[in-house]
Amino acid sequence: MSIARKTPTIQDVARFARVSTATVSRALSNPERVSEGTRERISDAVQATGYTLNQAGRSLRQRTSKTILVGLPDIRNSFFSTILDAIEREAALRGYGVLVCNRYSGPNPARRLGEYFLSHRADGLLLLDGSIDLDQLLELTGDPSAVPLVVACEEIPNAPFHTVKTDNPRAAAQATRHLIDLGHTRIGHIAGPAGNVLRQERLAGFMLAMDEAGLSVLPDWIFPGNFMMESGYAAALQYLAMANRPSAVFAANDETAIGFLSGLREQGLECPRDISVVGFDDLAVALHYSPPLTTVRQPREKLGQLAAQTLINILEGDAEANPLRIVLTSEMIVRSSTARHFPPPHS
Amino acid sequence: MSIARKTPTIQDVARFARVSTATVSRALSNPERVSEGTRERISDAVQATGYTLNQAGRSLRQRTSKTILVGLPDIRNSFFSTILDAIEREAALRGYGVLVCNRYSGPNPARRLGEYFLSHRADGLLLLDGSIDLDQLLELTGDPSAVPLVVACEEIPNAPFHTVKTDNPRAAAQATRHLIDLGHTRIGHIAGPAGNVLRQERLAGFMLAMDEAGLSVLPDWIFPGNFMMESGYAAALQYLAMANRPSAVFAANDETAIGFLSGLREQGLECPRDISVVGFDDLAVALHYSPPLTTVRQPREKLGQLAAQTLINILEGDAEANPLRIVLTSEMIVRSSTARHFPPPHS
DNA sequence: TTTGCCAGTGCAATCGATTGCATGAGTTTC
DNA sequence: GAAACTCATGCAATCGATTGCACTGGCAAA
Repeated sequence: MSIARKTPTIQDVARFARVSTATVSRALSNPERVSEGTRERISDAVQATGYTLNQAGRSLRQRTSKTILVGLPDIRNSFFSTILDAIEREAALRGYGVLVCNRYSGPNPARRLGEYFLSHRADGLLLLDGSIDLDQLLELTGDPSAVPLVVACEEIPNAPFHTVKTDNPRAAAQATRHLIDLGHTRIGHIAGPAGNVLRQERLAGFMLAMDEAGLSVLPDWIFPGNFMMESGYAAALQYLAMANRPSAVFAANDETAIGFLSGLREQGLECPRDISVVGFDDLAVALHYSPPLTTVRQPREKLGQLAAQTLINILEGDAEANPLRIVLTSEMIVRSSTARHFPPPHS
Repeated sequence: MSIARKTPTIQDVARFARVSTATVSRALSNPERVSEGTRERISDAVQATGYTLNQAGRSLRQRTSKTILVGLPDIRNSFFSTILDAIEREAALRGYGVLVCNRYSGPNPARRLGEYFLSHRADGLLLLDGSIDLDQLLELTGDPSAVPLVVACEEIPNAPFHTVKTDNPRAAAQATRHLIDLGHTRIGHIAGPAGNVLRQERLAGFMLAMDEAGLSVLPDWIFPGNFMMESGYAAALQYLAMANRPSAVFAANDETAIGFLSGLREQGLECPRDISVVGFDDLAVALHYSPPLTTVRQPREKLGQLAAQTLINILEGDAEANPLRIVLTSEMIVRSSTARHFPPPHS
């Protein structure tokens, strides 16, 4: 009572309740296999001793750690951290711990992820990053189906993994159409980082909508970007130097849009008077930016929750019960960074 | 080679190298205790079998999980997620995994944190939240010194825990003085959430600076807030309804400042023409907000890194080698949300 | 009555790695 | 040349929980 010399074990409980450890174990994990009387004695003994399970012992025997690993490209981005929040909440509900592994640590990210499995620290992997080097990961873990893996938000092309994401091409097209409907005909796009699936999908949606409207896109209206504010800012400089500027820009995400707007503002351009801008994600700050950002809201909480559910379902055996691909739909949020375009008097 | 039926264990390595498991274990963790020849044979055997440590086995025997638990008040806030990033990086460097526990999950957050220890899933706790119910935590874990604990950013008052934080009162006073130096005499403050240490410290710094300058603060110039954008927005409404408005406001953090500015802008007030605003934290978005935010930069990466180092040092035995309190200094970042105040022609 | 079944429980092996103690061979010291 | 010591290694117990198998007693079916 005074000094807890060591934490009580299942042996202590067994001794107290005058049963074997086997019975205690069963009483705790399969109560119906134990008679009412002993069950109560054991439950009292647990109370009295203050017993808690030692997860290491269980893990060793059951070859299961009750832990999932979340691999992120950049946890500092609030887009990801909101999803992580949802994942953590869902995992906690189902009794799982969440280990995080942020990609920017260490020379070989795939190796770091793989080691968590090989060392039996995590049972499954939830990847929020499609750009991981899959070969390296598989080399470590062998057979792809040997690693319970769910990819969320992004996607690993041509790989048979469970995936939870939103319909990016459709949403991008919708965002673009919003600008077209406002009368814009010269529309640019700040793209995502090269090699990223989302870059392709959002760019494709943009091009499709433009094409369907019979509008053409000049090559230098596609600005390079990497989803970070700085790249939006750089795009602004590029934009300002152009002779033949678009009247609207669809940015691949909110951060880029914000960087872009800040660059424009620095040079005296005003949104939406001089240019309309659409973002993507609906970060918390989008509502409070000035001007409040027109954007596409991804159901981030739902995304994280479904991804965690899928992974845990797989871990608990209903692998085939889960759809291989879950695609959620996004929602267009119109605020004040976009406005009707009136063509200049004479053109 | 074809199908990895199960992961190789230390037994497999021992068999392959024709030594005992004891020798393998020693060769891997205390190479100098094994002769050169066997060391090489074992190293070859590890290669050949593809052995990796089973952490559960080691944890059980050593009573150590090589994992730290990070308790956060809200991971979605990029202030915290940046710190988490730094923590994760440092932990990875020292061979530790990082479990996250976001406070908003579950009815009893202290209990959830405590259970990670009792179940031996984590060796130490890094708390980014001073408002945790310490009694509940201690009730679970017994003696305070029994839980290796480091508190970062915030602080648990009157408790003898290792703490890593910044000098909030000083920085708040500095921010306030910046406004005073610009000629403002009527200055308001949007406070942090009730019960939070940071609220007290930043408020105290603000009051001190005002006092030192011989300026008084009307009661309704202290707006309630909770560090979130919405509370800043609400403060703006309150501000706009006032007859006798301050000409400058020091917000307890950047998010509040942003919410406040967005509320003002909605009603046509312009910053810094009509009002000067200072934030706190220097989030990434502060630089790209419009106007770019004058704020106080906390060394977040350093904070996270030092907190992780301190905790791991404690775990590895040099508890007393670490200073109990580490206080880092913040830096004033002047941008465009603050401007010189010219008193109205007749007052 | 006998046989068979079932529910409830215990025994003991097991998961994989670590480590105190013992052993044996070789080396140093007086 | 004997005692003392060092070095490299092996043996076997140990960490805590789970689980296949075996046992017991009671009850139902034959």
